[in-house]
Amino acid sequence: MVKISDVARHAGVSPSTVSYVLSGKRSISEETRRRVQDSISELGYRPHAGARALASSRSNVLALVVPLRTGIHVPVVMQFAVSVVTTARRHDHDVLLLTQEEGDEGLRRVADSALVDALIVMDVQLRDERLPMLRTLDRPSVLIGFPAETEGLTCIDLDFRAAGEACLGHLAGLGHRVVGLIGSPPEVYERGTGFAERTTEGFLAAAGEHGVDASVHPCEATADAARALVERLLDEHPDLTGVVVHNEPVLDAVVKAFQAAGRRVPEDLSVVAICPDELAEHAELPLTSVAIPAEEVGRGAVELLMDKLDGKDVPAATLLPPRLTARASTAPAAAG
Amino acid sequence: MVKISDVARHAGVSPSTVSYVLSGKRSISEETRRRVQDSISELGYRPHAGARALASSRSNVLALVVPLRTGIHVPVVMQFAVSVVTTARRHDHDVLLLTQEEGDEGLRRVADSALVDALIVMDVQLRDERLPMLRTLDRPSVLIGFPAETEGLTCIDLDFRAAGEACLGHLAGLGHRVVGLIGSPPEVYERGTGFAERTTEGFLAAAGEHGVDASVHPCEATADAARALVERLLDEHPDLTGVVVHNEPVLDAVVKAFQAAGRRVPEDLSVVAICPDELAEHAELPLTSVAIPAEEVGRGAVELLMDKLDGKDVPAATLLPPRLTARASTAPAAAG
DNA sequence: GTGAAAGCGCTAACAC
DNA sequence: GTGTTAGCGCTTTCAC
Repeated sequence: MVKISDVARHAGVSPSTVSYVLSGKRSISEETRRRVQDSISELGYRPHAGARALASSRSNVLALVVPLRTGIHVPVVMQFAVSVVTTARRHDHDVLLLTQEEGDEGLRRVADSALVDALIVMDVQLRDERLPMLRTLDRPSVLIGFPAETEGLTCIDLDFRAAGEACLGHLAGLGHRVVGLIGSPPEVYERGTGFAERTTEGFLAAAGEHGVDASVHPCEATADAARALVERLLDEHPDLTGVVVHNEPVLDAVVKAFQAAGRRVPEDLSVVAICPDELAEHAELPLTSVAIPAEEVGRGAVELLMDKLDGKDVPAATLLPPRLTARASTAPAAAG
Repeated sequence: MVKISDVARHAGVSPSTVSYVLSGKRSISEETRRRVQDSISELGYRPHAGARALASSRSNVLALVVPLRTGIHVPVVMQFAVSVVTTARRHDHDVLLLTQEEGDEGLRRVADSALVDALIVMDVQLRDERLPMLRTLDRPSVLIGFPAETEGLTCIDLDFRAAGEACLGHLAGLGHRVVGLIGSPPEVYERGTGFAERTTEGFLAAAGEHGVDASVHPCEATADAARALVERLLDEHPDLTGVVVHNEPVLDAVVKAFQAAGRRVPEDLSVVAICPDELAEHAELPLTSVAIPAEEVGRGAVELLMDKLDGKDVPAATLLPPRLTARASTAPAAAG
């Protein structure tokens, strides 16, 4: 293994000079820098990560905790993860992958052992059991999602409340007066996942403002459940003309079920989805949707963390504004 | 930060004794062990990962390189990743997440800097550009998937050849004489992804043996492409009575398209899928399938790596036998 | 602008 | 069965 002293000898300088060339923490003459860099590439030198972490008390590694639960859309999790890794690399950091399963003890383990400098936690519940741990850890963290109490934390996510409002606003603007929200599976609500509740709040609040008749319906992530729910919905609300679907796996099934029930989309019934853009674009009938900006959230989380590691102040809450794209699944309500 | 010398002082022993209690690398009296362990938990001591890596030249971290390409089924990638992380943790290791994007240079970076002890590489191509790097690296690696030339490598995967054979064998056993394979998107074949070719080989070889008329058809991962392909298939092979589908995203669309074309499944047409069991089970019509054993492959990869790190010899190739589960999508061919 | 040297916290040889 | 101690390879003060 080639070490910093080998490089120093080869370049005819001291080890500290090599270190400073690498870190840029003090000025180096152009001539010296060049010689050192030539030696580095000639010898194929790579600083030993452990030695560096020990001496500098920085590992340049971030922890990313991914969820493993039912009711969350896996591809979105991967998008987050890839975005986090890519952004971290741009900041010269690596990413350690942890699963939810490790719990708060796992967070303490990687933080206290100095394996990681900072943590990103996905799929945060309203009263997440990991929050006390995150607050007492001496390392910065960023949550993707919002717990009930954000005191002392840094959170980032799509503004789901605004997303719910935007969906309802779009339908209301098209003249729809009776609409429904087909939401996440019941367990997502039961365990108090912020995004589901917040979407509902925004949806209902906007319905109140617009004088729209609105109802909310959790839905299991199966086609059967979707069909049953659509039937019930049409039964209970025969004059329904619009729905918002916040449940990726059943998007297709919902549209199909309405069609099977004799409702043309969008002529008789408008559908707005809250889902990743690719899903909405590539649906059989391209869907009007509010995007889940996984890439931006992941990138934003890393950038907040980098700022915190640099000792900068960052906002406690970062809410990304919803972006609604009108596609083929919504149309003005038939004159009634 | 509490360090090993703090624990030693607190327990009235030397630092090395604490170290040996932790590593179990020499025998310790019961009495001493207890005192040390009490001190550890009382003080909340965690060994510093960097210091440990520096002194022992073991980081206890594995690299996992995940694919980012089109034509691969994202949930399966997540299953691999979770299985790798879970198994690694059982062996007291953590997992560093790398993306394909980093290329072979990324592999060298984490290996040469001693950030990781070993590497797992997913989605290996037949002539993968990272192979030369992996061969020269001084750290062990395991590939998920098989390149054309496995000399000097350790590989593990489902035995796709046997899977192709099993699917055809199942259909042939039911009396089907004209069958098709609906495969991965064309780009998967073009870039020489081993699993797609191997499935095809097994499928065709078994067809030869059973005297079955078989054809192979790559298919884009969209419902439209699936519909078009099914129409063409029925046009060119009007007496087709069985298909194997090795393309997760279009499973549903394929079944629907056959039904739309007036073929009842399984009465007129049998369908065998190669896909994760959950997908086959939860399809609208539960599908006879050969499982993609993501969990076993991930676990196996980590265990091979642990053996290699322990200096044990491991088989160069590990092929997991296919497991076919008959469900509602296959039936005997109508007497013809 | 550069060098010398003191650690960073741990492991493992060596000694008893 | 336990203690002493010399590194592991780097960063960073202190000195010039």
